[in-house]
Amino acid sequence: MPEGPELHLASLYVNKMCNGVVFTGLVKKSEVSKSPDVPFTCEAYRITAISRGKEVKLTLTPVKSDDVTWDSKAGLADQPMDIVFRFGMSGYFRVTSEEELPKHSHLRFYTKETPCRVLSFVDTRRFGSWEPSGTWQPGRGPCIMTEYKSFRENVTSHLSDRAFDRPICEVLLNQKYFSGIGNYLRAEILFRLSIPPFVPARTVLEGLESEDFWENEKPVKNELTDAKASKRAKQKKLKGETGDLLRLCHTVPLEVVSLGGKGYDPVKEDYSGFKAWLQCYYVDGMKSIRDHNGRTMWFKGDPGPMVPKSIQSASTKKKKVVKQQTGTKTPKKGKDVHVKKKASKRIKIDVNTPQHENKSSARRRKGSSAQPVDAGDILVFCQSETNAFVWSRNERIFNFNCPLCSSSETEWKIN
DNA sequence: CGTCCACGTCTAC
DNA sequence: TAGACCTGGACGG
Repeated sequence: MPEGPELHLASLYVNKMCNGVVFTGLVKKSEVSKSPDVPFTCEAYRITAISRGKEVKLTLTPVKSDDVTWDSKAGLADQPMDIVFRFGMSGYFRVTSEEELPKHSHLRFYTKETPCRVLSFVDTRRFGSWEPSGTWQPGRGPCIMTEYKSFRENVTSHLSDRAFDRPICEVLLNQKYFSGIGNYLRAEILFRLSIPPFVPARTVLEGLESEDFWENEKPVKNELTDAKASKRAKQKKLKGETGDLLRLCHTVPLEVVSLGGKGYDPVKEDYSGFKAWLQCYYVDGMKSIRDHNGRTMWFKGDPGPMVPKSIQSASTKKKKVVKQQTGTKTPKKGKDVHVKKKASKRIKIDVNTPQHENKSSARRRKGSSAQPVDAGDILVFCQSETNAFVWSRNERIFNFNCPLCSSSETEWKIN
């Protein structure tokens, strides 16, 4: 599941499934989990979710009881509790019947229905975690998707930080500045702009302004000054209308959200839409190298000057670092987890074709048939704060405020 | 069967 | 900056 878009999709899923549902009793943890118990027991409570970067916060809110005093004496919750989740490599939420609990369901919330249903936090590898009465983890920066403006300012105002001495591909995984970016997103984002992954981050970022000139294509209230307008025109000319690196850190993840489904999840059927969306990560013909932390960086073309030299490196295992410097790379064997069995045939074709041509067009075709989050759901941007959410048509779409900045419906734009 | 790989942190030398 | 923390799918022998 787990980069920013998957966490955001998870929060949308919880809100959709739990809308109007009353939960009851204990919050149950699996035997094997090492995360803390959740000391929350309540006769009747509701669950809502919100995401920020690579965290999801569930809020358990007791439904008004007739006798609050009795409740608290009985050890039942009368106040809301937040639980903050991190998903590790494999976390997600799922609602099922009690009989169909997913394998590796590690935290469970029971509805008050008969028969009851269960909201599970499922996490195969158990790298995920939760914190009862938790807060957003300090040190993680503003969310690339839901707090774009402050994300952008946080980066542009801290470029002197030594963190930016590193190659851009490694800095993109630093959650202090790029809260929500993960391994596939860094590849996709740098690929779109043809930025070599191992270029010093500061070099890439220092030209960028705290203000985003791509925002508000047709500014309504704030007229651009002449100077700004010409700067913007110049930049757009350079980057071909797509926006700069920081803007793509916002818009590329939002593309994944708008694809719907579950995002990155090779096991599920709805993975095909996501796979078709990928242009670089794990794509046949692309190159890959282990970065200084042992994470596989997928890219095309020049790796850049800060490419790890020490052939060995990083990872737990001592594997070769440079897998293919010679152009079109065929993802190795076990590597091609995603393509499943047709891999070998496809590899041959791709290697011998001017690659990108075919791939991306094939991709786009498939991508266009990607599922929406839910039929009728709409990706909505808040113009005043540049927040973005997917909103369900079933939820009074034309009558709401931005959860983060409270701008009214008139300031929203439907994408 | 064994090896390698995976969407991410953490923490101990 | 190595490991540690985990499970399981793909692939090679």
